[in-house]
Parts: sequence; structure tokens; C-alpha cells
Amino acid sequence: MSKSPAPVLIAESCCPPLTDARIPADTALALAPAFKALGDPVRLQLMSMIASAPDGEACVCDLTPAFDLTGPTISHHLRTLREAGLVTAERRGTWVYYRAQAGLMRQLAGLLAVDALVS
Amino acid sequence: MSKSPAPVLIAESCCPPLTDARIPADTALALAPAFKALGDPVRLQLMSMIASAPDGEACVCDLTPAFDLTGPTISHHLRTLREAGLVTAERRGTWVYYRAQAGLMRQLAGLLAVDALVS
DNA sequence: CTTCTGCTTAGACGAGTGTCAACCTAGACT
DNA sequence: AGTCTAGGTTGACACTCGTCTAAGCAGAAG
Repeated sequence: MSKSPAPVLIAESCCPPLTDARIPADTALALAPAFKALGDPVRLQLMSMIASAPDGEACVCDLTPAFDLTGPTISHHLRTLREAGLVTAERRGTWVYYRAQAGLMRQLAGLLAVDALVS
Repeated sequence: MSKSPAPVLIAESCCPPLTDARIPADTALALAPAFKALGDPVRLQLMSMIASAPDGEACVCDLTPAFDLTGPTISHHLRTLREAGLVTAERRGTWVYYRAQAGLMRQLAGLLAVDALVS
């Protein structure tokens, strides 16, 4: 657990919207994996279930049965989200709990922000 | 041009944040392709260049030389963005101009929004 | 009409991805 | 010790993706 490759986190100062300035290649390279991780319906749902969980964390034992997929497959998707820096995992006794990383989510949301005026 | 498969657009009413409610499978299925399209560094930069262009549109002739890739490859990435519903293309004379679709961008940003209070 | 330029399409190839069955590890409990 | 359960890991498979070269198409300009 927690031996993910430590996704290159962008300077914590959050990102100017895509619409405001051209993204530097480095930033694109660092953030694309997070978008990529969200680019699968199963992972998008997993992310949603984790982020919206009552106490901010969800047990794998609750996530797995929600899909028509085998355990290993869900585990694989969770690992992808972990390696993208979107969630963290913590084992407590028998169960493993996943928690969303709000910082990165905010960073992505900030990138996509569009000034309502322009549109 | 414009013969893209018309990405299933979610009801225009925008999305409750991921953190608020569990995403329905249909919504995840419809929105995942957009995230997937942004999940490549080249496309993320292309999207940024288009969205931040002076008049809201960018000419392919300006986009292509910004990368160390062949024309067809850039064209392929632009098609992916088009089919994801993130941009639209318009030919004017010799050149083709791409424009960002603010609606979908806002939808994605809304999904990732995190209430500052919680976190 | 012919030619040139800007962009897209078609086909091919190696690399990556989603899925599964089989196996393995970590804790809890006898 | 042994056993059970929750998850993760491995290895395999078909499929998709990013990239290229080569060919095609649409306007503009001879």
C-alpha cells in the first residue's frame, strides 16, 4: 500500500484556467495522467463513490459489489486512480479505505474553469 | 468537417459535483470520453492553446508547428478532441479554425468542484 | 486546367489498456 | 499452529491508442 510512484505534483499554487493562458508542456505532462485516469467510466464512478462517501472515505468492500466486474479488475482501477494521485488508500484492520485527494481535484477543476462572461 | 459522431451530450443542466452525489452509470459513460480526450499531454496543450486563443479560435496552421509531431498526428489529436465534444472545427478558405466548447468544459469543471469548507 | 498548399484520411506498427483466472499476502479469529 | 476473508499481484488475452508514411481532398493562385 502507498507505494505508488508519487505522481509529480504541480506547485501547490493552483493553475490558471486553460482559457486564460497556454499550458506549459511540463504542466500538461504532469496533469494529463489525472485526466486520463478519469477517462474511464468505471473509474469515474469509483471516484464519485469515494468522493461522495459519507465520511469522505469508502471501503473497497462497498465499491466492488457496485460493479459487474471482478475484484482484481476493481483493484486495478483503484490502483490507477492511486497512481494518478486522485485517491489515497489506508488499511484499517481487515478493510482498505480510499479517500479522494481534494487538492488535485481542485487543480483539475481550476484548469477547466470558464469565465461565464466570455463563453 | 463536422461529421463527428455527435457525443451524447448530457442534459444541459449542469452536473452536481462528484463530491456531492454518486454519478449515475449513464453520466459516467457519457462524460468519461471527454476526460479521456484530455488525458494526453499533447491534447491538453492543444486544448489550452485553442481555449486561450485571442479570438477564441485557433488555426491549425498555428497549432501544428508548436509540437514536434507530424501534421497527421496533430490532426488525429484534434479529431479526438472534436469527437469528445470539446472543440468544434470550421473551415474558412484555406485554413481550419478550432474553437473550444465552453459548455462541456464547464460541465467537467463542475464535476470536479470541491467545497472549500470540507477538504 | 494545372499546380500548389493546408489539412484530413487510410493503413500499419509497436506500445499501452481493460479484463479475467489463478495465485499470493495481511489481519482476525479459532 | 491452522483457517477464513478482504484485497492486491501476476500473467495472459484481445483490444485500443499514439505515431508515422503515403495517399486523398478542398481552396487558392497561376
